[in-house]
Amino acid sequence: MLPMKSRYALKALVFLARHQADGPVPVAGIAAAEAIPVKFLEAILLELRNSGILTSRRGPTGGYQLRVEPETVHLGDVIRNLSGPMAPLPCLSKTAYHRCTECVDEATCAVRLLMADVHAATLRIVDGTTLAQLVARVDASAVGEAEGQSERCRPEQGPVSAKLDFID
Amino acid sequence: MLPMKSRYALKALVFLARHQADGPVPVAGIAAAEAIPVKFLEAILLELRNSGILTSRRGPTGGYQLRVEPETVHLGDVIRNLSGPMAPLPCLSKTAYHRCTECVDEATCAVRLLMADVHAATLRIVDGTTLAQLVARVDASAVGEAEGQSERCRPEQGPVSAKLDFID
DNA sequence: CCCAATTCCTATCATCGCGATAGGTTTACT
DNA sequence: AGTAAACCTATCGCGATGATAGGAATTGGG
Ligand code: FES
Ligand code: FES
Repeated sequence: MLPMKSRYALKALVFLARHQADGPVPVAGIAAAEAIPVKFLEAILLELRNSGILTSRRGPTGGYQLRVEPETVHLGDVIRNLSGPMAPLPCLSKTAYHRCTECVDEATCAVRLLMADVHAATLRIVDGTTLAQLVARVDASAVGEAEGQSERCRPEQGPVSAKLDFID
Repeated sequence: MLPMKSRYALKALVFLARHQADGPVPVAGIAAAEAIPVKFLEAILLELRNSGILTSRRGPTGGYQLRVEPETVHLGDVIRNLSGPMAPLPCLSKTAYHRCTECVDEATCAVRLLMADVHAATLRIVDGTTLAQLVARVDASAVGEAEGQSERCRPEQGPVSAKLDFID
């Protein structure tokens, strides 16, 4: 499960990307628009600021603002900064690596072999998607919805096994 | 993080696939070989038996055994049976779906849009891999290791971005 | 210059899932 | 009978998570 911290952060960033022109946006505004607990969001945005993605200004007319262009914000970095590495196994994390005590040989570990692929696939998506791309996809899906077309229903590039597409 | 329950289960299944010819294998044997807490593994194998992929026999010369062929065991089902759905969001699970209270519109939710891809990629791997394939890969990687060759280092099918391959 | 709005900081809390253990009951082979 | 194993139920410690409380520091508007 993706932690709430990361979920809220992504929502807030999408919101801020949309309101880039409006100058600084106060936390309360974002929290109200996205139904996020104010004090919780406060802490999240603070972390995002300390990690360099956001700028803040205090006092009246203050608030948060994107520091960099949405095209340069990789969503994987957002999740990592807030919720730590997303490796499904300790032995698969670069920054927080530590040996799996239960495994005799890391090189021939079946679990590791399987999850390495999962992890790589996940990273290819979250690190390969920028905030700008995400905003664009939301817009596209909103349009597609109005036209009765989902952007995920592409007949080409079929699933590995027909019955395995989107099980759970 | 993949729960211990699932990690142990996968290890035990690989072990059982390897010892298919030996007849029933007692829990203590598997636990010793794979360094798994005996009582914990006991509960795990019991669940796997109740889900239909293992057979058990009691008394002396008893133990656990694969009920079906390793080619028909989809690893995703193993993980699901033991640790529940692996959807990264409540709204992405088929069997345990429930609406995200924090999200106004599911169709235009950025978080959902992003994680849907992650989830699909994960499912394509774990449900597209069978126990037999996993055992084969372990063997292949063991050979590759002896030859100084890792099976994951394929120059073709390059990563989306060069610096994004295997970050964390 | 004072007030209010806002970020910023620290501490604390309740809950829950997870990994694991304990202690037994039942089955079945020799 | 005796023993080895599966089977069952209950419980426990622990840490992470999501959230709240209460205030301190900063800054613009009147
Ligand atoms: S799971 Fe990390 S080495 Fe086996
Ligand atoms: S995260 Fe599920 S609808 Fe937004």
